[in-house]
Amino acid sequence: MRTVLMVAEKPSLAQSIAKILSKGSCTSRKGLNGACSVHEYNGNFQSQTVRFKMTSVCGHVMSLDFIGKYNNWDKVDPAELFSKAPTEKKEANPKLSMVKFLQVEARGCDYVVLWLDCDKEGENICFEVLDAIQPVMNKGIVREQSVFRAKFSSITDTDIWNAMNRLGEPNRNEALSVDARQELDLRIGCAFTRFQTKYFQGKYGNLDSSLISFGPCQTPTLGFCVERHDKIQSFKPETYWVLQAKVFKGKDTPLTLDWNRVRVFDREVGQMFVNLAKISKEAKVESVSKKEKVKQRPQALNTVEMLRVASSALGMGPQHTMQIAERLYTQGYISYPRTETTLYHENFDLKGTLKQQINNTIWAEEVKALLSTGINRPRKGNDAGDHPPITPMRSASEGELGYTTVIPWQGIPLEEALPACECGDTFTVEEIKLVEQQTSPPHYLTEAELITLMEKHGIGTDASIPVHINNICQRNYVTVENGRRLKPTNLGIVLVHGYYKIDAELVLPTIRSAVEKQLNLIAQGKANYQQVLQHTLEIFKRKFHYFVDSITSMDELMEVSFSPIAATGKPLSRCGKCHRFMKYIQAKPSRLHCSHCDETYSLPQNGAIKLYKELRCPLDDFELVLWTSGARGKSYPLCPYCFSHPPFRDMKKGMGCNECTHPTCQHSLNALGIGQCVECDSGILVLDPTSGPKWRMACNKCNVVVHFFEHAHKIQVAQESCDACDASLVAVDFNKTRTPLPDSETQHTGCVFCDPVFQDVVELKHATMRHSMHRGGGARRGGRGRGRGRRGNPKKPKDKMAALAAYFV
DNA sequence: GCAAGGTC
Repeated sequence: MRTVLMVAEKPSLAQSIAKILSKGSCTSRKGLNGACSVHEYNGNFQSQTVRFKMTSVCGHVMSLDFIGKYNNWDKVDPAELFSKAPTEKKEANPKLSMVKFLQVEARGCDYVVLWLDCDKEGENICFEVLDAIQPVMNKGIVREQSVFRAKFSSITDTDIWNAMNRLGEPNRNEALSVDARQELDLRIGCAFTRFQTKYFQGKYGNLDSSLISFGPCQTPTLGFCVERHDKIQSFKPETYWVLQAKVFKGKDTPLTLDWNRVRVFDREVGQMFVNLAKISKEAKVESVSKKEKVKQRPQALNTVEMLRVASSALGMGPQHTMQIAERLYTQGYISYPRTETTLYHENFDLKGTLKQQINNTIWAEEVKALLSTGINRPRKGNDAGDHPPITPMRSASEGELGYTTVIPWQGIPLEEALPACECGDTFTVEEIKLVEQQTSPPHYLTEAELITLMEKHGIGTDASIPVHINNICQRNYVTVENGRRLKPTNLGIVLVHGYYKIDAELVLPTIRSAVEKQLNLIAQGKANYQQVLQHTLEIFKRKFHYFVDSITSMDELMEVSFSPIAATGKPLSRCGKCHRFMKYIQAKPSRLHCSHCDETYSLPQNGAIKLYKELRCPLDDFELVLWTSGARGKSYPLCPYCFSHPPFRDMKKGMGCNECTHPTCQHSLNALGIGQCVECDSGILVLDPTSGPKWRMACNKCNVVVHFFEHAHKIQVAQESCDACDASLVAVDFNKTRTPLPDSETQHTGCVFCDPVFQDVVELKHATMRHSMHRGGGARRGGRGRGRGRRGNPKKPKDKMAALAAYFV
């Protein structure tokens, strides 16, 4: 029997489609990656009985990146990213081993039916799937079609069966348009981001963003926020006057009347009206009209609307909202939360959905009332053909979800109760006056307004809108204020104003739609993929060069808001080249700057830096600094120069002295390393020479910290190693009065792990210990208890002279 | 370290 492999875009869809096509008779199992399931059943295909295997991917299988060496920011000129740098497709999520999973399932299959989402991304994923599986599928009869594409517009029985009965072929052009988009986004985004970041980070010390990113979606998103900021800034309040009249009838409370002219901007004119009105002592009702306020029935809920409502009514950010929605979905409270559809299918069981809520503690009464009076269907929306609108699936109590507050739906506010009055009624005028007021500026953009703007201009998709908003927050371009209003920071404002000065297209919302127009030509087969790609890249390459040449225009704005790097920070340690003090810049990314040499040296992030006893690196004469993770945490010295310029072949960027393989320096791994880490495979426990009297050694790779020899006044790592476990011996020196050693000895040299004298006085412990290291007497496991291939492990050479020879190459 | 697009 022949086998048909069918692939959907996500596991949930594979399941629903399989259920429909197998009429509920399929068997299901988990795939090897744990994320995707395979649903199998027998059925009819191309006039034969076949085995169907329905499975899915998880979105894109592959993602685009530059080949490795072009990811080095120091060695690659960003301009090369426009054409010279080759790109490659990498597995989008290596943890899912999607390619392997697809191949295992496709091996021996005769046909494939692609059930990916019916949009351009889905079409692109079709070919990612084909690239993975075609090599392992059965070679079919020549000229017989083996690749099919199912086109469906909703997940209903009719639609899915229609799609199955009218299979077509995947659309190469649509897929290519996505390939082009990916390459454009990558090359343009990375080139601008790297250039801006390096340029401004090298000049200003207090930018407070470690990454100054640029992108065709995030930058216009920021642009919207700054546009509103500019409106607020340029707003000039105007004074206006309002006529206010208070009238009353009998003993009723006085009523304030609105002026049908609303306001005047001229005081004289206003005063004239007051004078005119003051002539009358009575106010007569001339006509009575009643207005009914109507709010449109809502449409069925899609993702973007959910994000808007969550932001404005619940005060939740889009990213957070999606996380919560995801959880509610997997727990069965709501239907699939990512959908563009705002229309319930004709035969959608609204009543059934409502009945699920009949015992809900909060809205049971409303539900019952609705069920007895009948439901008005939601206002007609749009069927995007992806998933049904977001729908509650079962009732939940407050306790189940743990939420604390429910914000009541924004209803129409009750109108002020007006006293009943009829035409001809008269009121006595109590007071008429002219009130001075001022026009007020608009507010900062709310998140909900921003989402609307993005949707309107086609910036991002329902799934990526939260990511873009999150990006501009994380990059410190905007902050979220009360009421989820987005206020641009100085950095955000300067960037946008800078783009406006140099090339406004870089920040206008049209940047995305203009490119998409070109991409659509590829999708429609009206333009050649390579030509469009090269043409668009060429345009942006020119924009990039112009931007680089004009960067001083943006710099002029930066200067106003930020301080030059040389004027930032405080003197800390001496430069090894000029021997003048370098300044420590604490703002992220923290670094050292030598204004005389005009060089910046990066430092470890997250932690504190201080001078280390004015000791110097023997290699480059830079003064060492001491990095500390915090009080009682890990600390080690590092050389600011070596940290960015690894001195030895086996060292990488970002290493401190505790990883330095210098053969003789007293601060190096060679001098202070004791033995292999008790937790990780690659780390060495290194003595922290600054930790006394609560002595510690810390792993130079992971977070393990081991406390030992409390109150010893001196600890030294000896040249010799332990015969049993190969760890370096440690010489400990105690004070006469406080020594815990037998026979009041003050000194002892031995192995921390094996020496019997130390066994009784040393208690090894560390924060994240999994195995007990307490030396409760008894022999150590096989003498080399920590042994994980310790012997023969060259990480800490026994023979230091041999190591020396190895390092001087 | 970078984009934006899928989805878990």
